Amino acid sequence: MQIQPAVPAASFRKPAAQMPMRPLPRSRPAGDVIELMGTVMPFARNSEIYGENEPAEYLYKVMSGTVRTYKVLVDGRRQIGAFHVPGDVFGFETGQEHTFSAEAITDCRIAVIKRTALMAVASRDNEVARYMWALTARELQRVQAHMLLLIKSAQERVATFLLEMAERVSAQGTVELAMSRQDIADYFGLTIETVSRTLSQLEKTATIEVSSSRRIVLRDHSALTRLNS
Amino acid sequence: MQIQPAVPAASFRKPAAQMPMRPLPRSRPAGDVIELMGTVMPFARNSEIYGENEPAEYLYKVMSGTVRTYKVLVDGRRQIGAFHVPGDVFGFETGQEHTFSAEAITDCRIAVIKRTALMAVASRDNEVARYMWALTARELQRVQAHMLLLIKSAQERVATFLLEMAERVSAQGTVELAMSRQDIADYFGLTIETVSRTLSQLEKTATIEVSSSRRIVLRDHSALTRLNS
DNA sequence: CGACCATTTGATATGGATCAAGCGATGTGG
DNA sequence: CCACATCGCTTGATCCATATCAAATGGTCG
Repeated sequence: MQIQPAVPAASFRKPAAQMPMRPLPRSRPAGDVIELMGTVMPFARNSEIYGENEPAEYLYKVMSGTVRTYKVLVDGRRQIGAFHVPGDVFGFETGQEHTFSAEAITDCRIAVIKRTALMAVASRDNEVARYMWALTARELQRVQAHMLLLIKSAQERVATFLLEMAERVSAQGTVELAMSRQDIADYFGLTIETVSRTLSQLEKTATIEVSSSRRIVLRDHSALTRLNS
Repeated sequence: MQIQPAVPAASFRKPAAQMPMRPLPRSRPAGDVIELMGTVMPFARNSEIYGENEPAEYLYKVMSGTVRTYKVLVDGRRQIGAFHVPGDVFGFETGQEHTFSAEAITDCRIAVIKRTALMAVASRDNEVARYMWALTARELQRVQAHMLLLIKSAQERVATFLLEMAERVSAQGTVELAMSRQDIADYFGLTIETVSRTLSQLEKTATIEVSSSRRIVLRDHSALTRLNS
């Protein structure tokens, strides 16, 4: 699989300014505002969607595929801030710049909308404004929960991760992981070896079944929940 | 010093509903809205300001003293979410309930305002609404930064803590800590022993001077910044 | 088939936790 | 005013979970 995007990433990063902006139909829920007003664009696997410190001009919503946001620390380690799956909105910053970078983990289709356009709607439409605020608040809760995870054991982190992914992208108890062991490790501040060993250990106790490295069957949901504690 | 609040905490937790609400003068900055519209109340050292899962009826602003917010995990460990010093607003929740508990670390004076009253103002006053949103966003950034800290070494965590406290409450490079070693440990997911040893170690390298356990002089600011990295 | 990359597994090292003891400041009762 | 208990903190010894270093395995693609 190619590292290169199917078409040059640069052409995606700056949608034409004259991109047509449909007005938001009043009858739709506020949460649909982004795909309704924005443009859906493809991103190839491993292509950059935006970089840390770039001006945060756009807001993004995953239509298909999986996205990671991350920061590279001074010591060279990479910390993944979040995985985003279809339905998730990301790239929402309050400052003028992105505080994380974003990359497509798999080929993706992503709805993109200009921040200024959305803010203009929000200033007129109270429902949209409240939706935007709710997005910030939900993100805050997600980060708080993740913070609590980081002081727990490797088993607890991995168990919680599996449950979370199961909730978001599973079909009958089987989780298809879009991300590599390295991605998972960087999400939890662990090493790939520890992630791998933890999965093996969970398999030995019949809690999960690693049918292939990216396909995991949750055999004992309650045991995972207990670890999650 | 007493553990008991100077007056029963319960009387503080539910300000009288008929508490007079002054209208917000249009000429003041939005950030002053809380002390202008709210009531300042005293809280004794170690008294509870609100508890996890209680309905989030009020919003709080520290006028004097220091506050900790925390969660007690199922395994009994306590995770401190934040320390709040004068000027900080806290207790801001998006759901209907507090997700953390809050306690006064020292005797405090705290401005309290009813959430509904503030929201009413926000719906009329765009500037106040934006201020509320900005508070949520700033909190998100703070938690993200803290999350990044939790994957670093004990030295880095403590160094960052000292720099942060210096910025917030120092007088010429001397930090007066309101909180105990246990509070600091629970803030970083460390043990008191590790916090104590790390401080001793920083003192041995002449980076800081622990003139008394709660009074710390930052001798080599740039060395701390380097650790912070 | 052979190269490459992701993953697993093994051996060893280490940072921070745990268990334990000592120390200094503060407060209390005799 | 002193003897002593208490509490917060420091320091020492040992343990353990995870990191690090190293090698083997397996899957994918040319």
